[in-house]
Amino acid sequence: MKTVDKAFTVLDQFSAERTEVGLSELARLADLDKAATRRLLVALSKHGFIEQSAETRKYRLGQGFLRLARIREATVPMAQAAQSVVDWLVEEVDETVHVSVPAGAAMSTIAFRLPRRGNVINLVPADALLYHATATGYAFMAHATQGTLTRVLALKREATAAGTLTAKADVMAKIEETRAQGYARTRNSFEDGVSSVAMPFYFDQPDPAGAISIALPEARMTDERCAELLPFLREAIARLEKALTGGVH
Amino acid sequence: MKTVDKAFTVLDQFSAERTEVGLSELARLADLDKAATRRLLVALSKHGFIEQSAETRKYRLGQGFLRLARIREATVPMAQAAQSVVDWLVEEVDETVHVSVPAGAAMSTIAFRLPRRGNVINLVPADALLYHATATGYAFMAHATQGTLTRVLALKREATAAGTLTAKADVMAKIEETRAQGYARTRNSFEDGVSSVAMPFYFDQPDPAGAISIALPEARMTDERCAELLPFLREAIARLEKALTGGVH
DNA sequence: AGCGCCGGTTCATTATTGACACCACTGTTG
DNA sequence: CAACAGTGGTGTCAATAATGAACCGGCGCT
Repeated sequence: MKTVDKAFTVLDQFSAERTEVGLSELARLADLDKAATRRLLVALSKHGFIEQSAETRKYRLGQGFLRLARIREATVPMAQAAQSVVDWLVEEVDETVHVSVPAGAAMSTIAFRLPRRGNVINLVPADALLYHATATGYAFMAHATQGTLTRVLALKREATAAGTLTAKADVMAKIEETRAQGYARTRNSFEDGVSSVAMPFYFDQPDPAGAISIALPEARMTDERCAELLPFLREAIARLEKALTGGVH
Repeated sequence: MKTVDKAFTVLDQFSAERTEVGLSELARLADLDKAATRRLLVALSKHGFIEQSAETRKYRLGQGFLRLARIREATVPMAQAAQSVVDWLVEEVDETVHVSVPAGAAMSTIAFRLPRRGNVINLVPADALLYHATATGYAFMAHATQGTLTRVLALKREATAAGTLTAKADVMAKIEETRAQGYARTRNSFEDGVSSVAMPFYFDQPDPAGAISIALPEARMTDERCAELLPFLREAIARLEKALTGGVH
């Protein structure tokens, strides 16, 4: 199904930072022929998944995704369940919490909340979280099936902060460490000054469905603090998995 | 791009009422070969837009749509803008209000709210609203471009209540009436006992982007009441269009 | 005028696809 | 028990659909 792959390659070029793209640029980004790209865009727009701006002639994602997203959420109310668990966990640990799920070439946040205090970690939802640069990513990779892990490790890795691991051997070692201790912990990996702990949660698949992460300023993240956070993280995982399996069927 | 059409034909079989479907049934619903259906499902699942239940082997929509829906909403915050206009309009008219947009074979609700009073019209969001059975649908059709209208009129029309129009001539007459008076008004069309008035709103396209509708029990819908509602509906349209064009760029 | 880029289109070439038979398995029926 | 009607899933190959280099006409810049 090469055509379907190409259609999604085109759709994958859109992001919260690049919401509207012209034909030539889109073809370049997706590494496709311009004619093929246009054919795909026309086909997608016929179904409401792509719109073309009347004034700039650029293309953007269409309304159709809202509808399918609502149906998906009616099927598995993951965003909803995740948000309620996040709300609980933020109260308990008084730090920023987010839940992210694998989404193609990166992970994407489906729920988050900041604590009511001054010095906190902020994050932009709908931003892509790189597997090799986030605790969430390591939590996922460490428990993913072989095939999934291979696919993820084949992706390009760039450094986003001083502590980002990019060499495959380093990433593998970090995955091993994560697997051994049962949780992922990163420092200055996604962004300087940010520390995170994360654990994966499961739903109906051999791969983790995603991960819950607590993010805090590096200065506050001692071994003691980490040990305090872990039981809450575990409890949050249990609550989320319960909500997901209990709520459906 | 027949392949893309087929992929979306498969995706279109999922709805809030039918969230999980098996391979054979899906092939039957989409009127595709089982082998082709499976190839499509495998391709879609590779990108996270379809998942397969581990226990029932049935297929369901995947997480991917949440991500794209978030990006879409970051591009054009229509759901958000619609909700705030709905909130305002409900306060003013004290009746159920919803905003719906065309979504393939029907319209789908992106924002709604019930008033704080006893006898009101309820509605299930993510439910499909048929073009020929709702004020929203007539508001859209009456101002749609020729091509769009032809496509919509080619769809199957079934009656859902005593007053539903199904014959093409009747529907055309209703469209003419709607166009002439500048708003759509229905009685017992979607469901017995429900009356609605609706007007279309635009964003960046020749076709209306959707419609805002006020729904109330038939008994309350007199000509006087309708005349009262219209100015508020017009104001709501203006607010929504302003939010959409003002908010972007 | 000349250049470089844009969105969009054409059509001979080539790769994907559709249809169908088929497998293994499960649950039901007489 | 055997026959049957479902299910999910696979392999084959002629028929069909996607492909992409070259090409438009237009716009903005020098």
